[in-house]
Amino acid sequence: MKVEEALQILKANGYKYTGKREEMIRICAAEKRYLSAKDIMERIKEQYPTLSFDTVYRNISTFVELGILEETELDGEGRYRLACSADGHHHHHVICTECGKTSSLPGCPMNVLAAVPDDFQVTGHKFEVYGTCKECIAQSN
Amino acid sequence: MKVEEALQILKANGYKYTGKREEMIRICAAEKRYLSAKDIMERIKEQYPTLSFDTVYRNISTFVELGILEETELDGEGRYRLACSADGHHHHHVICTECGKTSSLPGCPMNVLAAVPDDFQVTGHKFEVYGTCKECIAQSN
DNA sequence: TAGCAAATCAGAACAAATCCGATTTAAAGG
DNA sequence: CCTTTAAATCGGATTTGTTCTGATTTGCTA
Repeated sequence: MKVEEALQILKANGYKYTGKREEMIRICAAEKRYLSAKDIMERIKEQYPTLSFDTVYRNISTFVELGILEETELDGEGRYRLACSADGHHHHHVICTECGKTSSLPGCPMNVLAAVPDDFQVTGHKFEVYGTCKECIAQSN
Repeated sequence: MKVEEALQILKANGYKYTGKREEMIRICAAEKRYLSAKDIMERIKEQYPTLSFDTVYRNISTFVELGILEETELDGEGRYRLACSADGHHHHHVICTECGKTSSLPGCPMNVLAAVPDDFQVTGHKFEVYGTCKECIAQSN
C-alpha cells in the first residue's frame, strides 16, 4: 500500500486530513517492518515534538480498522506495519523477533486446510513464522 | 497431556511438588479451552482462597517453559491450556474468541510451506484459526 | 469566515504482569 | 524424626502498555 492510497481510504471514510496522520503513515511506509507504538512515537517526535500518545494510539487503531495497518503482537506489545496483503493477493510473513523486519511467504494455509470443525464459525486466522533476520544474527555475534 | 505426566515433568526438572501447582494443572486439564490467568485464579480460590497472583503468574510461566502449558494471546491478555501437541503429533487449533474453547486442526502449514526466505533463521511459528463456537453463537441470540 | 464536528492535548486512570523483601514450606541428609 | 536450606509463596508496591476524560484546537463545509 502507498501513502497516497492510505490517505485516500481515510478521506473516503470521512476522516479528516492531518499532518500527524500522514506522518504516521509515512513512518510505517518507510520500512518493511513491524513497529511498536513507541517506535512510531519516537520517530514522529522529530517533526511533532508535542504529540501525545493518545493521538498515536487512537490513530493506530483507526488505521487498523480501515485496513491501512496490519497488527500483530510481540513481547506483549502491539506491533504495526503498513498493510500489504491488500495490495495483491492475501499472504503471510516471516517476522524477525528482534527488529520486527518482515519478509513475505507464498500462499496461505487456509487454502490447503482440509476442514475446520463445523461447530465453529470461522472469523479469522493468523499464520506467522518467527525467526531472526540476517542483520540481527550478525549483530549478536 | 495428563495431570500425572505434568507433575512428572516438574519433578524431573527439579521443581517441588505443591498442592497449588497440582491444582493449577488440574484446572487446566479439566477443559479443552484457553484460560486466562484471571480464570485460573478464580477457580483456584475455591481451594486456596489466599493464593497470590504472583504465584499464579510465576507458575504459569514455569509451566509454559516446561511445555506443560501452551500459550496464546486474546484481547491483550495471555491465555493458557494444557499442552496437547506434545501428546501425539504437532498440530494447531481453532479457538473460540468468546470462551477460549479449542478444537484441533489436522496438519501443520510448515509442512506444506515451499520455502522460507533464507535470510531468516526460523525459531518458531504460529497458526491459529479464530471463530465462534456453537455454544457462544447460541448464547448471543 | 463562522460554526461544528473531529482531532488533539495532558495527564489521570486502568489492567495485565512483574518485582520485592519477608515468611513459609517441601524434601534431602543426618 | 529433626534440622537445614533452597524453593515457593505472600502481599503489596511497581512497571508497562494502553485507554479514558474533559478541555482545547483544528479541518472542513456552508
